[in-house]
Amino acid sequence: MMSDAPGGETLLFLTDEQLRQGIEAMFFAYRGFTADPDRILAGLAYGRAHHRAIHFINRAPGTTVNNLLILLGVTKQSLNRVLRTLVEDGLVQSKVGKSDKRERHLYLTEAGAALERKLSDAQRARMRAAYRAAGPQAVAGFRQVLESMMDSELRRKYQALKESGI
Amino acid sequence: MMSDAPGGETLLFLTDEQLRQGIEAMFFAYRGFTADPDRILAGLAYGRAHHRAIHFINRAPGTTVNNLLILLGVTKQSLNRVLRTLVEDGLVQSKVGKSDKRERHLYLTEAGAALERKLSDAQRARMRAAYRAAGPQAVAGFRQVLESMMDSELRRKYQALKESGI
DNA sequence: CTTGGAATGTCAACAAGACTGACTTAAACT
DNA sequence: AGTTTAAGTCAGTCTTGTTGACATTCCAAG
Repeated sequence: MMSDAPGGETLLFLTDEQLRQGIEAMFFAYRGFTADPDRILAGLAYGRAHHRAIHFINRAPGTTVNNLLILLGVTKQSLNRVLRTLVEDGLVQSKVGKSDKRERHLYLTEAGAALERKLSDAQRARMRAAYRAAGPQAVAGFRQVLESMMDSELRRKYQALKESGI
Repeated sequence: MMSDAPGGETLLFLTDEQLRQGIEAMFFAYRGFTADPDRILAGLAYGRAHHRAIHFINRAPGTTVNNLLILLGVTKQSLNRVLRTLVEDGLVQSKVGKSDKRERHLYLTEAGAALERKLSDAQRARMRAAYRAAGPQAVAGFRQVLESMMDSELRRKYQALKESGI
């Protein structure tokens, strides 16, 4: 029955074994994905949570705490601990909202932006190498599958970010 | 500039913005990837660590503790805490090695296999939906990029598992 | 205008799950 | 006999998640 010549529209593709391999690939790849930033952060007193916060503040400067915690999928208390250390260490600046004084708008300082660059350079280097090795067509497929795997609400947030970055 | 007709061999593909989107896609997709098993586990007294152990014991029955902790990328102390509860609760059986009596070989009990099925059914359902939505060609690309993203040692382990499962 | 509810953010205490380091036991290797 | 290896344990720490309680601010209904 010609299971899987690439491009063929076959259902046999979806055996449990194929799916299991996809699951394991996702697990192992995520380890690689976080390995480089983790190594950098281990030297400083920060962890993955700090990285994520810095990433999204860089990505959406002026975002509010509430916005950020939805994006990150953690409670406000959990995020707050991370933000507090970042503010204390002068990597993030928190400004009281002008129209709504309950809100805090978040920005990276110069030092924060520098760390962001260092972390994302490392992560992008790995992503770039993987993209190069796999080729443009594979990359398109990679992105398609990942998007389909997201929860719908997060997919919306993701799309919004994507468009904001051009 | 005609960036990316699929199939074209273009280097412009690898702008920082494209890479950043890949990074964010990976982050959001991983959340979806773990969401369903996490919901199931929250009801029981288990977490993601238990899921991972159960998954790989199912995948490679008779594996040793040492093998498993390399696969999972955790210390033996960390793994031991998880294994102890699983053995106590009768989900995992630990047998002394026949040829080398220092080793413990790990197997799922019937109850353990039942939980494994429940968890992996949920996870596979999401993977299957994503695969269906994206199509076979995208899936091939997805797998290629993920493999390229792994650390080389883990890629070896992953390939070995893949072949063991046919 | 005031009051009460909703939204936003902070502080405190706790739990899961990772880590290191030191140590024991048993078996295998040399 | 002495060393190395596999597994397990105990103790202590760190990161990062959780709930619960609380303060501040905004807004809308009485």
